Amino acid sequence: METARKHSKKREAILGALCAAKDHPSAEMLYSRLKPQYPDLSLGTIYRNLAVFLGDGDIISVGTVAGQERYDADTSPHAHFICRRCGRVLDVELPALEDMDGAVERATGGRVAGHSLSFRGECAECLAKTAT
Amino acid sequence: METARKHSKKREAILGALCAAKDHPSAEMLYSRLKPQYPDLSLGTIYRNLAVFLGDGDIISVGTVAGQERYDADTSPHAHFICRRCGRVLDVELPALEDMDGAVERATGGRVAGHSLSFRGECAECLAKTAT
DNA sequence: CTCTTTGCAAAGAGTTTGCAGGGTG
DNA sequence: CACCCTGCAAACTCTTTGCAAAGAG
Repeated sequence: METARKHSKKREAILGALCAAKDHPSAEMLYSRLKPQYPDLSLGTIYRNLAVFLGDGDIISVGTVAGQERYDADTSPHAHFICRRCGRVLDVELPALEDMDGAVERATGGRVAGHSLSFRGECAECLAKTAT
Repeated sequence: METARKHSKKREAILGALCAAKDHPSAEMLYSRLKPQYPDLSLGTIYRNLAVFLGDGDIISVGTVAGQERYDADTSPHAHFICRRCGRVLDVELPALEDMDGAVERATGGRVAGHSLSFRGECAECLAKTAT
């Protein structure tokens, strides 16, 4: 069997922090965010629990940004905007993403479990900083 | 200044191999593919040149698959299908991707340089292997 | 001849894993 | 009380970097 998951405060805290966060944090971001409240928290625990969540489909990976994997507790189909200047990851509402999985299944003959759509560029704030 | 690029056989070979490849290879895949023909080729050179190509927009990154970054010399907007079982990366033709960048720019107020759309799942071949 | 490119190997960064002890049901 | 979960630290993997030698224009 996989995981006969027991309850755990740390795990709860990690998932909670991920749900509360809107910035699609990385493992280390979660770590430094939880460390004050759980001084004996270990990075390994973060990684281990993230792997569990991923396996159970409770969270998704947004992809690797600047070498660090970023996670999202919102598993509904939605796109992301990744600012290549500040590394911020924003949610993007975009319709017409619903039927794509089915369309791709028909086109490839495979089975689609999900998709990830991300846009790269500079966010509004970073643009403002550069504007003349 | 950036790169006052000179000509280089190795570089030409790397880009050539990437253009010829249809499997969106990683740095190491390119390395083992070119090594026979260029016995004194070094992995560092692969990485260095990939970084140059990326910077110049000659290639794009498909994302990180199983811990390794994968590259594509086809910079036109198109989607990818990543098989989570065999790690294969396939091209997916999908219309209606053209105008998305503009739509996202209007929605976020940022500037979009490009996007990446990838589907995860099992490819047809892997499904066939499992089929009863 | 000058400046770019490369090989090699060491350094870095992020992530994973083993083990002994603590927590949960 | 049995099994899961955690801290700690070492191990791993992929990628980056420094330096001296080789290559291109």
